[in-house]
Amino acid sequence: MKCLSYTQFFEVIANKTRLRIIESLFRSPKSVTEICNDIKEEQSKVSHNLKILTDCSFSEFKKDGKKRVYSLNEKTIIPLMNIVDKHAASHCKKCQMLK
Amino acid sequence: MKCLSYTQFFEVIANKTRLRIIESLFRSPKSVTEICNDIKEEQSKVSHNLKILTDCSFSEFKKDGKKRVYSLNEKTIIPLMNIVDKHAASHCKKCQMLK
DNA sequence: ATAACATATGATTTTTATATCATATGAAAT
DNA sequence: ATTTCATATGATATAAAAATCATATGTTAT
Repeated sequence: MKCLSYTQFFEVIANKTRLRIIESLFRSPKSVTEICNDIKEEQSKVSHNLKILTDCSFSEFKKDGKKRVYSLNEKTIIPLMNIVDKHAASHCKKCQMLK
Repeated sequence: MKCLSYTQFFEVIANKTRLRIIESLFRSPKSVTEICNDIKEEQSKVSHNLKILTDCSFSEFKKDGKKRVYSLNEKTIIPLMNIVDKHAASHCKKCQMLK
């Protein structure tokens, strides 16, 4: 992994497509094609973004024949999402109303 | 605060200027002019970015005469930075070498 | 060896975010 | 009431990131 600054770290996850990939992989590990089908996005877009995620160790893959099965680095992602949820819960009035 | 999506949450902190403001406020609360001097940035740039941070409750301010003294929402920021540090420590070889 | 499938990569266009500049607002001092 | 200091805001220009499209690479099956 390249040595990330705080800015770089957050830039990687501050992106709608990448967060949808993360959501998808959170449900279960998947090949590129499966991710495309799941989130309804084009293959090269997904591959480009998977590279960005993987370069920074937010995801990883293992080879399976001609497929690459990607999975999530949950150790970082889950605590991260918990902080966002907590922040929203204590600062966003609209969010609190929805509970 | 407006109701933030994950993307919006991360977009706010995925910015060099805003992270420098955060660092500055982490050291101590400051007025806008003081922040400008501290991080060597122009006033309107700092104000624009403080608004973005404050709208999302990453910072807040109290009035003091004609000044506004900004401070940090440490409850969110500190755990967040800890996760980044931890991620870097376990995935970045270069970072580990520096220890 | 070639075809078919799965995925990656490079170059360019398009979109989005950021900085900048000029100006407005607000609050205290004279 | 006017000047000065502190900060905010709006519009536009600039820069940066993302999407897109075409194509390349790698892997298995025939």
